[in-house]
Order: sequence, then structure tokens, then C-alpha cells
Amino acid sequence: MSLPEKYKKPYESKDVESVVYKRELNSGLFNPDMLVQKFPKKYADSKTWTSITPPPNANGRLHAGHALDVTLKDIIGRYKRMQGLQVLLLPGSDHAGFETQVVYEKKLEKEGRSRFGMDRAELYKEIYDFTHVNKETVTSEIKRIGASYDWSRDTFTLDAKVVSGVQKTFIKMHEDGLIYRGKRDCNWCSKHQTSLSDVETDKKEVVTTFYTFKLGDFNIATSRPETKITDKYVVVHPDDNRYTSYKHGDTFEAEWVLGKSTFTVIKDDSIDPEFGTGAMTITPWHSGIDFAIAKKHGLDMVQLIDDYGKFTDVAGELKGLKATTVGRAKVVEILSEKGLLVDKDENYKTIVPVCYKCETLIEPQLKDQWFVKMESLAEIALQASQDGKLNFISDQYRKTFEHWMKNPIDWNISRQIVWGISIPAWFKNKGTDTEEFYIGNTAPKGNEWIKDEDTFDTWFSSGQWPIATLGFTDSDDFNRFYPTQLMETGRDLIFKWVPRMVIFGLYLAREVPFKDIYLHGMALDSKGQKMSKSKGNVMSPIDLADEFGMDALRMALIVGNAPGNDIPVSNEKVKAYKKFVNKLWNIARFVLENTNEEDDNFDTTIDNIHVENFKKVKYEITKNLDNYQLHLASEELYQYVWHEYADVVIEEIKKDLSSENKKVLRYLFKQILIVTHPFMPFVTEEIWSDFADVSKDNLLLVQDWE
RNA sequence: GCGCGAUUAGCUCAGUUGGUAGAGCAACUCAUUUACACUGAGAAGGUCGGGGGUUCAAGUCCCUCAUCGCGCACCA
Repeated sequence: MSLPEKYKKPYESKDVESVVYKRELNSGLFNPDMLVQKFPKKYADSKTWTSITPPPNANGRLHAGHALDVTLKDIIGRYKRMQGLQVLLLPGSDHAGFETQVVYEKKLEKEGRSRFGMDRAELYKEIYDFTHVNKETVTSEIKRIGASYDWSRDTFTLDAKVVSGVQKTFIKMHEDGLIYRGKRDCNWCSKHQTSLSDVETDKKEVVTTFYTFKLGDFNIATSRPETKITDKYVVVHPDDNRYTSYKHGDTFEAEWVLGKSTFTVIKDDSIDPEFGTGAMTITPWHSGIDFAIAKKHGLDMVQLIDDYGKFTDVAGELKGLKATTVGRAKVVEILSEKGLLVDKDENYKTIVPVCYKCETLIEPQLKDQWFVKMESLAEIALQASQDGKLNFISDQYRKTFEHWMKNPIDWNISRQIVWGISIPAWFKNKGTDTEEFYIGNTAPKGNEWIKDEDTFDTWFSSGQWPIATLGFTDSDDFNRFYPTQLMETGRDLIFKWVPRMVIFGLYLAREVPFKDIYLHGMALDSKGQKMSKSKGNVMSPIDLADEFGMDALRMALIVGNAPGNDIPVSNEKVKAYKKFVNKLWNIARFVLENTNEEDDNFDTTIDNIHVENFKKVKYEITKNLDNYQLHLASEELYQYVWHEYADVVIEEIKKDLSSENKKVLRYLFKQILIVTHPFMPFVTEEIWSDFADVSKDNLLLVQDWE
């Protein structure tokens, strides 16, 4: 046959990629229903193989890490599909409640606006529109990577079916006694005006001053004097013999910030006698630990600092001062003037919690919030892991998972933001002593009930993602595809996301949502630094693909990246695989120039050393794909294609282009296309079209692996 | 403080039940228009962080130390 013109010049990825993706997409074969319909012989009786894709936040462009995520899943998915399984890679996107709201607030800030004071519905509408524009960008970028996702099942976390299902889950959990509302210490961000879960806070080391003040017969040490204004309990360890003259419950009068006041001595063994002076006063409203002590002994709690970080009425003349800055200075000044400052250490290092988005100091606040009781849920998740129902591809993450499940903390699922799924709860006399609540989709009778304005923590909905995307537990898709086979996502989601999906899966469906858990590492820049917008080192997979081709980028992300390890991405590495793609292109040219369809009837029963060698390589590649060792599989492939097939097989055969040799050449090359396809779908599918009639869905996408 | 990783060629990293150290990139020598210069052939480069142990045999298993990274929790 005559050589198609395109092979007379180097491979042009840009010309090919969009054409190939459209060809594959339009075949409908990314949809498992179409696989069965179009190729019943191969797929009608086969099992399903499903992976729910992590929903990327619909609030921006993709970075190289997303490309790694998509590539890994797509390679496995394409491989399983060629093996004859009904593959479903289910895409979606996440409204990413707090994350998106933060991004949008920054936009508002730039425009000189603020969400505070905006009409709730209006704000929601604006963020919705913003998100939808971004969602389209994200979707088109994922398609560029070559994702063989079933877009007909694309799901958004704010789709009506997801919203109602998530709300139903909340109602069910309440009925099962797993939800409670209560005043409890919360992580409060005074900038964003919302509470956050523990995984949404970061730790920051600060150097501050550690003060010791005299309080009656006690010396009290603190790094946060401003919280001490209204303290009235002194806590010491029961066995501390320095304080034996006071018994638990004894009271004494002493001079303090706002004048003379009465203090009560509390003995509690959670105090470390070695730390500071072994005595402390407690501020239950603004400290989790203090709250625990106060709750245990039934002590009074007062709010000293308001939601904006300023002193409340109880601070008397200090009311309205910003607590952590002028407030602190003022308190130190007052106590010093009274001669109560005993000591100060100005080089005290401590770690404080900050908002993971804005680094504002988290001020613990007692708030009425919705909490999920985690203990029993964590226990079943731990059990599932210990029973071997979860297969962590790199076992280090099992330990992390189980550690977390052994130390569950009740989960605050209320957020004081509009961008999210509304909590189906209603209040009567909210904020008063006679407050009542009702949980349900519609308000009870009577017009005194008002809707809860809070929304769910975004992880409350994404935790249900494997079930929600399949239409919840009573749908056909659920029965057909649940439990899924693979959860592949970033290692940073081991806390935020993975355990919650396991828990919800076990709770709602009584089965783990997936068996294999592949946690990939982070994509780093060429210097090994984490990519971030502020550092300006974010690499766009689209830009890299424009320069080197998407197949090259996919290979560069996979080769040498052992599961769970971070991977530096450099232009040099992508460039190296661009050469590999071109090599394949030129091999195709050679094979097409020297063989034709008549050479297709190779008898595979004939002994041939080249065929034997290939079989061994294919066996290894298959084994490594089955074990999710993609870094090994891809490297073997590279070595074989370049240094065996091109350097040895072609070189040998071109000296003797016998009919027999041509058949071997052609047969092996078609096999190579099959094995290479999951890794480099674009160039292989394009070359395939010169070896087969692709007009009737005879795509490389659905060729038999075996 | 607790936990988890990492330490292998100049650089970036592989090395799957213990069996004579691998790749890509870079650098070096040669080939000079070949299916492919986005090329081919070849050579060079590592006492596998230090120390100890188990074993016939250790990059691999155990102990210990050092350095780096990450996670969790911090204490007023």
C-alpha cells in the first residue's frame, strides 16, 4: 500500500489529538452500555469494572497533578476495557463548598465587594454561574488528557438527585442517632465567618511571649493572656503536692484583670504538673481542652471573644478590643500595673491552628452545630480494613487510615456559608433557651419554624460520591456497578476523603465502596517543589501537551513514579517521551512501507524467537498492570519498543524482507499498538487507523488485549 | 512529642517473596542521511547515608545512629 503522506514528517500531536478523541468519544464506547450493545460477543457476559473519578473542584484550571490522576485512571480503565470488562469511569465535579467560596470571595475582594451584606440567593446564583463556567474549562481539559470517561453519566454535586440523596442521608443518620446538635468547641475562622472541621485547619509555628502571672497563691502561665480576663477556675493535678492546701472545689478571692474576683480550684488529672507552673486557669468557650475539663466538672462557660475576634460585653471596659492584638497588650499592661506579672519568656515557640485557606488564627468558639458521631462509624471502617476488604496499593497508607479510624473525632458538618447543600433542618425560637429543632425536608406545621441557613461541609456530600454518582442505593446503576473496583486519588485525600467514602459506603450500602485504593503522590516542579499559585510554579498539562504532546506527558508522569511517591515534572522528561512517541511514529512508517494487509495472516503457532520475546514482555506488562505497578509496565514497554523491536527486530528483518518476516513484523507491531494504547492513546489510535478499518467502531480502544 | 516515608550513577528516579546493581536525562567516543538526527553503535560512571546483626548469600530482612521530607497531636 502507499504510505500515507502524514508519515513523511515527524509526528504532529496537535493535529491528531482532538481528531482521535472525537473519534473515540463519538463511538460511544466510553459508555459501558454501548460496549454491550455494539460488541455483545465480547462484553455482554462480562463483569463490570468501575472507578469513580475524584471530582476536581469546579473552580479553576487543572495542574500537572490532575493530569497524573486522570492518566493513571485512564490507563487502567483502557486496559480493563481491552481485556473485555464493562468499564465505567464515572466523571463528576464538586461544588467544593468552602474552597470555591474562598476563591469567589477573593474575586469579590478584587472588585471591591464583599459577601457579607449580599443577598444569600444572589450570592449563590453568582457562585453558581462562576462554577459552571469553570466546570466547562475543567471538563474540556480532562478530555484533552484523553480520559475515556463516560460523560453521559457526568455528575455534579449540586445536581438535584445528589442534593436530595445527601439530605436523605442526613435525615437517616439523625433517625439512627448518629447526628447531634450541640454547643461544642469548633474551629472558627473570623475572616471567613464559618466553622471548619479539624482537617480544614493547618498548624503554624509562632514565636510568642509566655507570661506567668500571680493569681492568689497560684502562679498561672499562659501564652494567651487575653483569654484570661473572665477565667474563674484554677486547675491543678490532684497529685501535685505543691497545692495540697486547696481541695477540689475550694474557693478564694484574688485580684485579677477586672478587679477582685472569686476563683474555684478544680483538680483534674489532664493537667501536666511538669508544664509551666502546673496550674492553669481555663477558658472553656475558647479552648477545646478547657472545654473538655469544664464539661467533665459541670463548670460555667462564657463567651469572651465574639465571632469577629473582639471582646464581648463580659470584658467590661475592654469590650470591643481586638483580642489577639490590642486586647492582649492591654491585659498584660493591667496585670503588670497591679504587680501580678511574675515572669515572661519572649522566645516561646508554640504551634497554633490557622485557617488552611487564609492562615487566620483559629479562635475556638462554642457553637451550636451539627455533629456526626464518629465512633461507631469509624469502628466498622476499621474492621473492614482489618478484614482485608481494602487493598491499599502502597501499604504505608493502611497504617495512616487505621490510625485515623482508631482515633475518631466527632465531625462538625455545619458551615456558615451559602455555597453548598442546604441542611434540611428547621428551628423554633432559635438562639434562645427554648430552642427546638426539627429535621426533615419540609417544615412542621406552624409558621414559627425557620429554615437552618447553614450548609453541609463539602466532604459530607463528596464522602457519599461513589453512591451518589450511581444514583443512590435503589437505582439500576447502583446494583450494576457497586461496589466499585478502584479508588485512585491523591495521597493528600487520605484524611479528607477516603475514610469518609468508606464510612458512608458501609453505612448506606453495607459494603465498602471500592476494593483497591491507589493513592498517588503529588506532581512537583522540576526542582522538587510543590506546585502552588503563590510560588508561580504551577505547570499546566495543557501547555505541556501543546509543546510536547499529551501522549508524551502521560508517559512522563507514569514512568519511574512508584505508587504513592511524589514525582517531579520537568520539560526535559516530557521531551524525552516526545521522542519516544515519534519513534513509534517512524516504526509505523517502516512497517507500513514494507508490509500490507496481505501480511496480516500470521500463524501464531509458528515458533519465532521475536514472537516469543514479545510474549514474555507482554506477560510482564500485564502482570504489572494487574498489580497497579504502572511505572514498571510503562518502562518495560519503552524498553521493548525502542531497544528490542526497533533496534533488533526491525534491523534484523530489514536485511531479509521475506514473506514470513513481513508477517512477523506486522503482527508484532499490531500487538505493540494494543499494549501501548492505554499509555499513549492518541498516537496509537491514529496509527491503528492505517492498519484497520475504523469506520465501523473497530477502534484500538476495544481491541482484545489477549 | 507520636507516627510515616526517604537516603542507590553528575541530576531525576526504578529495583515486586534475599541470589553477580538498572533506566531516562546530562557528559564522553564513533557512525553521517538511515524507517527514524526527535537517529544508530559503543564505552564510562555507584564500597546502594554510617555502624552493627541474621544468612551460604543483604540495596532488599532486623537493630541503631545521622540527615532530609511529610503527616498527626500539641500544653495552658
